[in-house]
Amino acid sequence: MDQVTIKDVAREAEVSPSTVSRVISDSSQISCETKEKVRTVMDRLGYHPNAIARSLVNQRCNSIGLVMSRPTDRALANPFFTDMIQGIAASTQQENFSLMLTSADSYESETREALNLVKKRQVEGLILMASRISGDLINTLVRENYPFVLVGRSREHSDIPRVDNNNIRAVKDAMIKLIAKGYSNIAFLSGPKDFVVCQDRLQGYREALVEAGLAYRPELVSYAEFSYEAGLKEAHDLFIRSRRQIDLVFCADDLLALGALRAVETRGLKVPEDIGVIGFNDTPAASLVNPGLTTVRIPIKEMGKRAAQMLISVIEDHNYQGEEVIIPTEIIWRNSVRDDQL
Amino acid sequence: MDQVTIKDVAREAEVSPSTVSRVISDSSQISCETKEKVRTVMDRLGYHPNAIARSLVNQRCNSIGLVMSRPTDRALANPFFTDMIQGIAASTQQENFSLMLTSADSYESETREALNLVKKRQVEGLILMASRISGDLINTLVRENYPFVLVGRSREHSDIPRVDNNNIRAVKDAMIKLIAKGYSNIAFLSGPKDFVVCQDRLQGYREALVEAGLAYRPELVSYAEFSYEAGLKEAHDLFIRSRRQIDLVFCADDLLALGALRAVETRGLKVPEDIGVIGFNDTPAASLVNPGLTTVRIPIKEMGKRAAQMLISVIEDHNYQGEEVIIPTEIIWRNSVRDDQL
DNA sequence: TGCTTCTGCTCAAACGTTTGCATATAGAAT
DNA sequence: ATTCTATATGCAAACGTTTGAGCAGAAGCA
Repeated sequence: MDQVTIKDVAREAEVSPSTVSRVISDSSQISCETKEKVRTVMDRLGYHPNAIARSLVNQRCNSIGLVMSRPTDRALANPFFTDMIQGIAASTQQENFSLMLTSADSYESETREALNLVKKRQVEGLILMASRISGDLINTLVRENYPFVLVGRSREHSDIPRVDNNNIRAVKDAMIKLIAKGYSNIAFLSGPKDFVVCQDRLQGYREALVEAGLAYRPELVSYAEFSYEAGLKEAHDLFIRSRRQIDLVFCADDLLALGALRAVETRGLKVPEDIGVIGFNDTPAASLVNPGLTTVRIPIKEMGKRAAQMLISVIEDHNYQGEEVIIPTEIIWRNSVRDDQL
Repeated sequence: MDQVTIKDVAREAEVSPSTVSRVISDSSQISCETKEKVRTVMDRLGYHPNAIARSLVNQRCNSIGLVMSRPTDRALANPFFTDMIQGIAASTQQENFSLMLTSADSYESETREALNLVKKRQVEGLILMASRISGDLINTLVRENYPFVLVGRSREHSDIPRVDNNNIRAVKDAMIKLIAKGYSNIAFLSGPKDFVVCQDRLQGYREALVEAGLAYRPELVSYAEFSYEAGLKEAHDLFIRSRRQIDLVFCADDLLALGALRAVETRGLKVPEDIGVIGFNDTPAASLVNPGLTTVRIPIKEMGKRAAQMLISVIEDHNYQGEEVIIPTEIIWRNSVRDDQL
């Protein structure tokens, strides 16, 4: 339990602490015999260099921070977060960095916690989930020159290091394929209006419509929280508002889509024969329901990996400012949309 | 970006660094005027005490570590982990501790990473997911007196600080209620044999059988990985092996139960009319499927909170050794078992 | 032999805090 | 006036490392 220090090793090996330090860093200034002697002593005493002392002199703590705000993680579907963390952890591990996690229960405290972390020098940089990050945080980080990378996109800022998928493109591409399958009365079930991802996905929907020469009908668009219940309710509303002239519901999230699926079912209609449903994210549940939910998969873990890598590069390479990385998405065709060319 | 140090503040406020330090800790030795003067300067310069320097002199880093091994998180259902982390983060936040996360892709590296973390003094203690933790890790931690708490139970060790639910009891209680509902040919679909949780749940199953005067029939017990697909396959096997003389499948995990649900369905049978299914964990998907899955809910987030609290107490209070906390479970009745007293 | 160069090590300062002890000032008690 | 106590502050060491500069001793070369 009591810490073995470099001095203990030095005394025991009959060398100076500096020599031990140079043995640790495998410096060429030290002879092989000395190295061996010192290493033996280190093993015998069970010496582990104190990370904190190291950080202090190196002015480098080799760790990055991830702030998860309670509002965000309630909003985002659960699996998103796990995958994200796993990706980030994989990269940090590989690069010999540590990952610090803080939670916050409001947006203000999120900002406070995040700034605190970097200002106290407890982490060297931050990964921010951009879904609804306050512009202020980003402004401050930019102004004071703290390394950070966004996962997602900030409405107010461009030219910020980030990794993201192209939500506009993803929805637009999917829409075009669906239209080619014969769908023409397509509703859009969006998440909360103030999420950038939702705005982008909606825009992809609109762009596809104009490209296909179809009319954009505002009454076919609905907004809801990212939840099963909200999806259920809004889908019903949509059916009523549109007087059933819908043949497909494009949902901005799988949870919404799962709700929509159920809504269709409770109205005595069949998916995909009567109405198609498509989601976003490829939640585990998407493959468990019947019919299987067709959805746009985004490689979340991969995004986490890339984000952490980029952040670490920005930290270590002073000439590298970070970049914008767009990760491709993939449509997972299951049985909630018609497969045939009607 | 450049760090403002205590010396900068001292110079600017025309006092010594020690005075500034005492202002930070709000020492009664410092006069009110001085305090005010110093605080003004701190604000003006945007001073934040360097956490690392503090840690070094205090010999306290105020952070705890959580090791998530890839094998464990693949095995455990995803939501489990998110909830756990959230609970832990909530407590650490509240107690002004930081949470360090490491991942590992094998059990050996998990042990290595965990030990490294405490030996480098990067964290003051560890939270271990006990599902399959190596006995060696625990032995070492005990021997070298590093604070830690288990979530779950270790087969080889008793009298170790931990928070857990009573899996034996939970299954036994559920079984007794199910038997009272008229079920008598109950199969048990377990997770991997070497998980303590699985052994415990199976034991609960057996104890309930003997208590009810029912025979334990080994051919009604099956083992599978914690996955939907495995559940599907093993449930089918179970039906074949038992020549359909089953009226209920008790699953050690919701994913297995979801598979079993589907297996029943593809055999043209109805849940719960022909065969009942019950799961464990109350995964989000459990409420989304049709029929809704009856399951045993364990308050995972709560367990995380308690574990972190206990660990911090052990760290801060040298007289407190930790204890065994058992969190009660709850059966969530949905529609995958018959409700009537047949 | 005397000078330079190289090798292998040690010394001491530095990183940014905290804290026990010393000290200066002021007012009170003698 | 002198001593005492209380109050407010400063000094310097310590925490466990790293690292530039310095310094012996050996080897190389004239």
